Amino acid sequence: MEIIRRNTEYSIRALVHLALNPGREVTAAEIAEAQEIPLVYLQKILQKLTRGGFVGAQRGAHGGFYLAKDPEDINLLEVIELMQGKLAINKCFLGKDGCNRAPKCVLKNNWLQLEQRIAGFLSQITLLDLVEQVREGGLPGGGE
Amino acid sequence: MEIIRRNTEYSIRALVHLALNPGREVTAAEIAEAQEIPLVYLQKILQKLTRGGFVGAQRGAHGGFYLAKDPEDINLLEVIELMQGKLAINKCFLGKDGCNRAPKCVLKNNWLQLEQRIAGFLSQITLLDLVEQVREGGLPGGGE
DNA sequence: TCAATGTGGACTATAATAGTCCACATAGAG
DNA sequence: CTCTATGTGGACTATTATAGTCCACATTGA
Repeated sequence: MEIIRRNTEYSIRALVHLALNPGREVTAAEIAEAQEIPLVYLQKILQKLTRGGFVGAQRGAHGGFYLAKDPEDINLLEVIELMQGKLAINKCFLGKDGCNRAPKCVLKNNWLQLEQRIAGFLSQITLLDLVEQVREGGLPGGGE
Repeated sequence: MEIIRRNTEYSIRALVHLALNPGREVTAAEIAEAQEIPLVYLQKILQKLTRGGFVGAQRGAHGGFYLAKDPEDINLLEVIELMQGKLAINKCFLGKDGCNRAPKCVLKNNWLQLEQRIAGFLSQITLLDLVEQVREGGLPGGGE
């Protein structure tokens, strides 16, 4: 059972890398190398982050990516939800399956509480927090 | 993004059904009908619950399944982990991929905290709690 | 105009989940 | 002892999600 996909992990690493390199345009190739992410896959991820408004992109020679928001204004929940869809404990909460049991389902309330706790936790962690943790000695960062 | 699989949802419904019908052997067919679960799939699930020690099984005519533990001794975390494997925020925690970044990974600590919160929450909800919620008016229960 | 870069969409590969099938083992009823 | 109702086990298929690739194209700076 896995909650965070590789996809998302890559995104966060990419964002941290950008946050650590402010004021310039960083190429996908640079991020890919530093963060050990397959380049072509990373390009897709960066496209998604761009459309999601987290990063800006500049085409052409000397182009690249840069953070489009301040690190303290990006939290893990929104990145995760951009990359892998809305947080949901199970299908019931995605409105799929049209679960006819929902109206009286006792599990629903329990799942809802869990969902709120997870969302609460994730939304309190910002990119700035991660960057500070990196500066205190951690990776991703990557090859820094 | 989904945390609880259908698999697990079915298991919990089956366990609740058994808890609501103590003192007798309940056939897979009965559970399948009451809980709206494909019979042959449910059989697989019941086998897993049996091997996991949550239910007992009796073969032959008039055979069926019954809870092997008291409802207050079964919590959601153990059922979930039986059905879909150990709770893990991501692959790092499954020891897969041999993530060479792990030693300094700043995400790891954040994921670990989240994991502990989720596990703490789920392990506090017992089958007895669910049964009481059902008696107060919810489903699954199913056709009850 | 060329080279370095991002964009978009289609495509493939791999893995996980969901679900099915069938031969077999066991236990109770007659 | 045999028939029938039941659970068991394993192999199998189907469906979906994730991961990853490829290529033609757009843009920008030199």
